[in-house]
Amino acid sequence: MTKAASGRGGPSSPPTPPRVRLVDVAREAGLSKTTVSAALNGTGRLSPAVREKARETARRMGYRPNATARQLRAGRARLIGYVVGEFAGAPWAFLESPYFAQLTSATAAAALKRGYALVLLPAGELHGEWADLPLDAVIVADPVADDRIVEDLLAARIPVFTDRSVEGRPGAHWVDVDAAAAVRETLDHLKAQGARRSALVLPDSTTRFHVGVLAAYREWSAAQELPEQVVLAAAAGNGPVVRAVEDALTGADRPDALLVVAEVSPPLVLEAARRHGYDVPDDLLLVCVSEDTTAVHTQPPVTTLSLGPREVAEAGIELLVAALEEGHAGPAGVLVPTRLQVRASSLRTS
Amino acid sequence: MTKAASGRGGPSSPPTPPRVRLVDVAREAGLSKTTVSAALNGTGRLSPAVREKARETARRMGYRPNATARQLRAGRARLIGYVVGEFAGAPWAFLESPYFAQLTSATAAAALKRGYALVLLPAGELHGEWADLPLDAVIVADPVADDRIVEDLLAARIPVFTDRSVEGRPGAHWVDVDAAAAVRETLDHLKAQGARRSALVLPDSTTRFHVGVLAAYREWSAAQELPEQVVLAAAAGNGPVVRAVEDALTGADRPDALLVVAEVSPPLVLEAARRHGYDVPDDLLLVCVSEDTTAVHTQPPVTTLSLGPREVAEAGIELLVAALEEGHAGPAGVLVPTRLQVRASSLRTS
DNA sequence: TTGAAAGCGCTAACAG
DNA sequence: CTGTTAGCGCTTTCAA
Repeated sequence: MTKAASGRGGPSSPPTPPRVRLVDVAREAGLSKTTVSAALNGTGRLSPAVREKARETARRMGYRPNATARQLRAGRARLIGYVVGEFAGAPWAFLESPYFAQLTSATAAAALKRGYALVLLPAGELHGEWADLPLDAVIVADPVADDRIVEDLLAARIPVFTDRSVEGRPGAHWVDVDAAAAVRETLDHLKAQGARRSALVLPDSTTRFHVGVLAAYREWSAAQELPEQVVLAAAAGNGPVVRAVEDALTGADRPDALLVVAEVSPPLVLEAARRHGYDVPDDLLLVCVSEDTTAVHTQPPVTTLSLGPREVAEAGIELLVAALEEGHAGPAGVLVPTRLQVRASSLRTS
Repeated sequence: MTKAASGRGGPSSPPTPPRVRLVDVAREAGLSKTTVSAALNGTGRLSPAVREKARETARRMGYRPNATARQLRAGRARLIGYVVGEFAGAPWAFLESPYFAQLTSATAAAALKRGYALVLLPAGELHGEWADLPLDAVIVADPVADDRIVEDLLAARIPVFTDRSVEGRPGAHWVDVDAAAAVRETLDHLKAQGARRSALVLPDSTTRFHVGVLAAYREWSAAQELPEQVVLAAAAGNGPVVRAVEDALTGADRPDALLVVAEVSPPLVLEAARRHGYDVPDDLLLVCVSEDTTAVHTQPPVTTLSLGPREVAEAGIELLVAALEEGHAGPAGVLVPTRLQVRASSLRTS
């Protein structure tokens, strides 16, 4: 009694009064824990009078259930970890890319809609942060080849959700875009507009997507018997990518079309082209893989290949939640289509 | 025995084997829960031999402590909620703004460094998501005047961390930038470069920052006896802000300097100025409040006023963690300085 | 219709 | 130096 009355605080009574617990409400209302719990959760068969009394008392006392205790009972925390693998060097830079910004926010929204919250985690070195977190699963967006995170997670028996590279592994689910189809569609479009020397700019990355893009480009060029010209950007970010674009533009073979598969500000690419004496679209057809909304507002507007981060997120979370709640009844993965948004920058004016 | 042996799964044994618990390790190692717990946590005084045996057994069995049970014991979940209030209409758009992208990632990084994980929450309608989450505190970035979220959180006795508008409220902590000082510094700079008609473009928002900027601009203009010209953007986003910039540029009074206090792509502003016959910086000095890295890569590079999201995050998390762990010993709030990055767009060429 | 009691998995008093 | 025991706050059989 005295112990309870003296509070559960440590030394020197803390400024925060002890939280109201279920048992406090029960005592106050002259009911048992069970009854109050049932009343609040709408379960069990209680008389309306009792139910109302319990609810009223809880409200009056400002009772809020302890989420941790509920989780322990339920066996799940409804928490999903979220890591972007691509930026292992700068573990937090990813949010500055419109693609990942949209992917992240759409993922969080889709998860929350189904009652799961997203926890932001860093890529790269600090593996093991997740050890102290009650994560029901972890999403690894665009893992790079040398990142052990997927292995570690799988070894720890935490369900992993990532790209198609994990296909077939137990406990692993995936969602991916069809990089090859997207590249083919784009190059076909450029060819139809008259391009004969389409150059490709992409970052020097081991992401499944970038590897797939490069392979598809080479394949397409070979099949069409058209020359291939690839310039690798040393790193992500506007600076290095713009430099790579300039390299492509000033190379021995003056390209007549440019496909930029790296997050870069479209207006900056346009400006770079102008600086080097190209008129877009007359001298150069331009397509950027980008979710950047500035593409619509440039002069001319820039054609973009959208990877549909919102669709990826929605499809992915749906699959993940199904797997989590029904013991992977459905398929382990799903492919989401890309969208080529044709605008003036890749339309022949003739 | 039989009960334990038959597993704790529901109907039709699930594909996932039951997780290894502390008690399983203890039994296997022929020790007690306590001993294994102490061995794993490095607490207590155990013989090296026993400690090693416990650790080895745990490793061999793939034991991972149940984070939820630990949280329940500890009384804290080391989880911090994160909401951006400004985009109540589009609860997830904020990540697409470089400022919030950096603020968010820096906050997550700073929190994680101190052992706290960040949970992404949506602004606007869906209040109450946090009810089922064991949040130790919630960060509300840039709340808008009509958003009840801060009130709700405080009423639920969840520590809130936000901007200075909550100063003095118990349980509320804040970090803020000195909007007035920043505006004065910028306008002084423009005046020193010869500007006499500095126009201001900012979104029609009730954020403390935007309200403060407008007030400071008016005050400065009055004090300097210079004309004031303010154009409000109807909404956030590149489209509406560029339109507002164009309005400012084509207004009755042709401005000789422009201060854009809204997230907008700097190259787009530059292009808009050119479209309307301005040469930057000869006819128009330009300063954008922006964290967008494209500002460095334009022709000319654009002067930016950086709100220092990384510093805001770092200072904020430090304060918050101190408050959480020491019963708010330190101050309730802190002011972080802004940084004017002067580049060619606001430098008189004469 | 309501209540007592068990137990989720862990840590920390307190005995031995 | 090690083990037994009592909870953290909740939900849920099961018995009254």
